[in-house]
Amino acid sequence: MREDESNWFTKWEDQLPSPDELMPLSQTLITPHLALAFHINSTNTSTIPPIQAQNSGPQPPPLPPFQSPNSGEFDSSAGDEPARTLKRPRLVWTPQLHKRFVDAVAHLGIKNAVPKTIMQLMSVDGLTRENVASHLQKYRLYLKRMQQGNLSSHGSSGDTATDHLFASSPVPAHFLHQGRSNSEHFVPFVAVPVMQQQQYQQQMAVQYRHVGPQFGSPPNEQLFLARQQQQQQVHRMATPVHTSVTSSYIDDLESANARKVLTLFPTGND
DNA sequence: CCCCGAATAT
DNA sequence: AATATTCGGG
Repeated sequence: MREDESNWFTKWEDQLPSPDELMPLSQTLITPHLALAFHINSTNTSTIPPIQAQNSGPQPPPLPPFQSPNSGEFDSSAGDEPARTLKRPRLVWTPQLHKRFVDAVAHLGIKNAVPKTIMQLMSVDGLTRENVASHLQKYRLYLKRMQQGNLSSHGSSGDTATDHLFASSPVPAHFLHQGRSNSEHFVPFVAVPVMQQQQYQQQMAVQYRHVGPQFGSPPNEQLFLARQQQQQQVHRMATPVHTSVTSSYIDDLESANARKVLTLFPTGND
């Protein structure tokens, strides 16, 4: 049955957004101000440099993804710049990002799907626990509305913009059951690709929208900040290996008590 | 103290 | 409407 493992993985992998899908959104509309703020060479907006890899001197340029002055997670590491005084732009949940989210939740099972864990699984650079928590809250409401008011797809309040985003990624079947974690679909082990602290710069482009200070600015200012670093190759460590694969990261996630995860996304859409 | 989740706020 | 931030528990 190891084949199953490699199989689902392959499927999952296929669904990952391709660079082609992400690129277009990530390459434009970065104002000089933002570019400066995020240490992006503004003189080169056409080709965002890989944020600089390393070396070149005693220079710890781990490029603070995005800082939150109150988060205080990774600060005081020295080498930080005026980036600390910046407020994070509002995160925009793209379908790709949301898919990533759903995948993570699906893997964890509703039970273990809490903000922190989800965030870790997603391993999207710059994504905070708060971001996930907020999204999760809304997603749960969506699921709830789904369970009851299902059907009637043309009443009055049927499809909001919200639903569309959520609809972009099929909801795994077990999400709709309220019952409990049926010991129905359990998978021995799920080796999760892509996972590691914010060390890994994921190819996933995070889309941001910069909201105007407060006035005068029309809703037109949607800047898409993206960081597409092509250093580490995401996913790929999961081969039909029979053991070690599940060690390191699973260890981290499962440390609590879960030795198994719900089945993956039975979704084949899109 | 960390973190979740609901309630609010922007 | 979409995200963020606050706030009361555990």
